[in-house]
This record gives sequence, C-alpha cells and structure tokens, in this order.
Amino acid sequence: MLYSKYFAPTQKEAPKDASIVSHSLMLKCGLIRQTYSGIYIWLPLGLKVLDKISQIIKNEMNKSGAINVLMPTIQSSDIWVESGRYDDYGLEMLRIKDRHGKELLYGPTNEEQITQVVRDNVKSYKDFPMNLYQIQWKFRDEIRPRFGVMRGREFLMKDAYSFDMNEEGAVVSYKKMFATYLKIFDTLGLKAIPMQADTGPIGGELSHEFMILAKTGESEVFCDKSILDLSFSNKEINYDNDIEDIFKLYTSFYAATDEKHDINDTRYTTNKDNVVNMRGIEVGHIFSFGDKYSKSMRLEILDSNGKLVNPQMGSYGIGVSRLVGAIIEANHDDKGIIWHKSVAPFLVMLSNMGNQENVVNECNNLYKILLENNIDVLYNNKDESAGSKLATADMLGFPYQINIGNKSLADGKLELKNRLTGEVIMMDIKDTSKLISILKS
RNA sequence: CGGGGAGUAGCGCAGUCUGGUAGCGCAUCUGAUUUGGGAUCAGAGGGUCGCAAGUUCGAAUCUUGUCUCCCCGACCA
Repeated sequence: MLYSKYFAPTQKEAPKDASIVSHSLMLKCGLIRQTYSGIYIWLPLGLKVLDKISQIIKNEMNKSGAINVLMPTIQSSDIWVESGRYDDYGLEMLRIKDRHGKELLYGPTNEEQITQVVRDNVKSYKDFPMNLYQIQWKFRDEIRPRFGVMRGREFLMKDAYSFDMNEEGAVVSYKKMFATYLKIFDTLGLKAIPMQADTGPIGGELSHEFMILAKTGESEVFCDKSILDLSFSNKEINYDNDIEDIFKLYTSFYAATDEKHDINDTRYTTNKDNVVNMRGIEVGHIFSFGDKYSKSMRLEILDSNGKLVNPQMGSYGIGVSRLVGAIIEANHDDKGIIWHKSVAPFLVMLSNMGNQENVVNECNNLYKILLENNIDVLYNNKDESAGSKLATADMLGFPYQINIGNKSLADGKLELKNRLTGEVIMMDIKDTSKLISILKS
C-alpha cells in the first residue's frame, strides 16, 4: 500500500482530551476518531488491527469447538422481560422505540438472545455440549465513558455462550474457555492474568477476569508474582487432555480482583510476600451461571432419560475494541506504538530517505518485490523530510522498518530496523530473498 | 448525579480581565530548493469565536440561558 494513497491521518500533537497514552497514540496514529462521547470511527489502520484481533479470536474459538454465529445488535424487549433483566439493567441499556411503538434495545449483551435461539432450535441432549459465539458491537450507556476505546459506550465484543446438560459438563466448558483465553492472549502477544472475579449483574459462581497489568488500569488487582513467569509458550491446546492441568496450574497461584481480594485465602496467606498490588485492564471475563437464564426463559432439553432439564450455561466475553487500547497501553515507548506481529496493521514500513532518482528507483523496485511476496508493506513515498518519515515510522510502530537512502545506497545496502528491539541490520539491497525470509520468520 | 476544567481554522494554543473589523505554531494547497531524526524560502486557502437571547453605535470579549467535551468519584468487556 502506498502511504500517499492510503487514509491514515496522523498528527503530531494529540488532542488535549486524550489523557492516557494509548488513547493519545490511537489519535496521533490515525487509528480512530471520536464522534461522540464514547463512540468512535475506526479509521483504516485501526480497523485492520480490530480485524486481526477478531481473526485470531475466531481461530482459537473454532479450535476449542465453539461455533461462530452473528446475532443482531437490536433486540426486542420481550426476551429481556422474560429473563427479568429488562427492569434490572437500568440506564446502561439504550432503549429504542420503532415506528409501531415496539420497545427495542441496542444489545448490551446477548444471554437472552442466545437462550432464545437455542430454545427454539435445540430439543435433545445429543446436541450438547454446545458453545456459540459471535463478535458483534454492543452498546452500554456508560455513566462516564473514558480512556478512548478502553471504556467506550459502543464497543466490539466477542461473546460466547456454552450449554451443558449438567454442572460437571458446564465446568468442563468453563475450563475450556479458560484455556482458550490464555491461548488467545498469548497469540496476541499479551500477558493476561486470570483472576478470581465478581460475577456482577450476570450472576453465577465460577468467574475469572483476564487482566493485563498496566499502571493505567481501571481496577486494582492482587496477584502472585510467580504467575507472571508462567509461559503459554505458543503451544497448541489438546482439548481432550490439557484443560484440567492448565486450569490447575494457573489457579494454583493467588490472583484476585479488588472485590474478590481475600486475605484468608491460603494461597495468599502462605505466599504473602510474593503477592503484589497493581492495576489491571480487564480484557476478558468468563462466567458460569448455571440455569439462571435457562430457567427464567424456560429453555428445556430432553436428557437421555427422556426428562426435560434446564441446561447449565456460561458466558465468556472478550473486549475486542478495548484490546486495541490495552495492547498499545502494554506495548509502546516514547516514540510511539510497538505492534506485536500478530496484530500490526502492516508488517513493514518502507521509506525512501531522499528523492534522488536512484533512491526512488530502488525503493519502487523493492516495494514491487515485497508485494509479490505477499509482504504486508506500507510504502512511505511522500515528499517529506527523512526525519519526518523516520518519526512517522516509529510512531506507527510496525514490526519492521526498511529505509533506503543515498547513505545506505553508497554501499549498495538497505537498512532493516526492528521496531521492538531497535536492532538495525544493513543488508545488501540485491539480496531480497534473505530480506524476505527475515520478514517472514 | 456530585466536584473540577474547557469550547476561537484539521490539531495545539493566544486574544476575554480593560468591548473597537480574529491571530500564532503545526497541518493543508502552489512554486522552487531540499531529504538519515518531525526541512527552507516565497505565496495561498481555511473561522457564522459551541448555540440562543440580551446590553451596546459596536460583542470572541459583558449578562442570562442552553448544549457539548474532558478530568476525579459511584457502574462495567
């Protein structure tokens, strides 16, 4: 992609409204623009990140056996009346009337909707266990939206819902998601720590929040330092064998949110000195809440004895749009964003460090070769100063930067810079196969 | 909702106290010279000063009302 033909409105100075670094960088780098309080336009660069995160989540969810669906953003109030939450949910729920006076709402979550779908279409225990998920926009009319996309009112969320015939099954489904989440965050290059959490208005008992430790985090958390040393090490999960071990390992350490902090927990009392009090950004939350909705909404399934039972359910959320902010919050320096390869909007920023004919020709050539090799490259061919191009490249923070200028060309070289490590390699400009193998590694 | 701050060009700001024909930096456009850490010169475009009413010969500036945004708190992916 040619930077001059792309739509990435960057700016040197961030709007004064941005109070935290990720928000500021998202505005400066042209990822988002705000339209109203807590509501954002996703510009091309930001949308690319959103899509990449979504794709990673889908891949891992699919591997776990979950099935992708898509439910509408607008829901009927009827099912919420049925579950009893229409009155409970309060002002956070955006209520709308259509032309017939029918009461609708912009979904803040989808337990009711999914329960209805399963109720209307599943009759037998043979279809269970079942886990349905979607990635869809939600709206919660937050009291105070803030921190950019970290607490927007409209936000993109992955929400999954599991259905089991009994509690044992529900626990297995829960642990599956527990492991899947670890894998997802690991793939995104994040250390998200599962912590015992409050269940909130959704209700239930088994509940973990996945927290990214960051100074700007909204919640106070307590966690055993040792859990930070655990590495998921990119391995694939064997869903038949690994689930229990993974769950046991991660829950053997003390980790809890503020509300669940329990100084009498043995994991805490025996290991007090190792437990640190920090702040965290909640990027995922999993619940198991039994028959709360299956009962109130009369979802009944025939078991193997021919008896009708209310299935055990769980719900599992990941804040997809929030993750963009959280990832930046966790990965940046004073020059800009440092994207992890898995979610970087582009892999490479190619810059011509001069407008001399030979420099431009070499850059054009290399650009063509990179495209032919399916390298996701943004080519900054703008007529601006070399310093400006370098600063832009650092700010946008793609994993690699390739710079070609008279200086490097004098030796027939190009400069390959790793944004994360800062390491710079001078490479023979003709040795494109070596370059491509590095970029693809 | 309580407490605090702010609305002037795309972004950052000055001007408001003390009313007198709206300014600076960055960005944008044209031309030239440039290109290894946010270039230089010359020129250009861009504003109903958040909105409304009032006071006044005259309002960005004073008065009243109103809307919006941001920060701290209660709520949450």
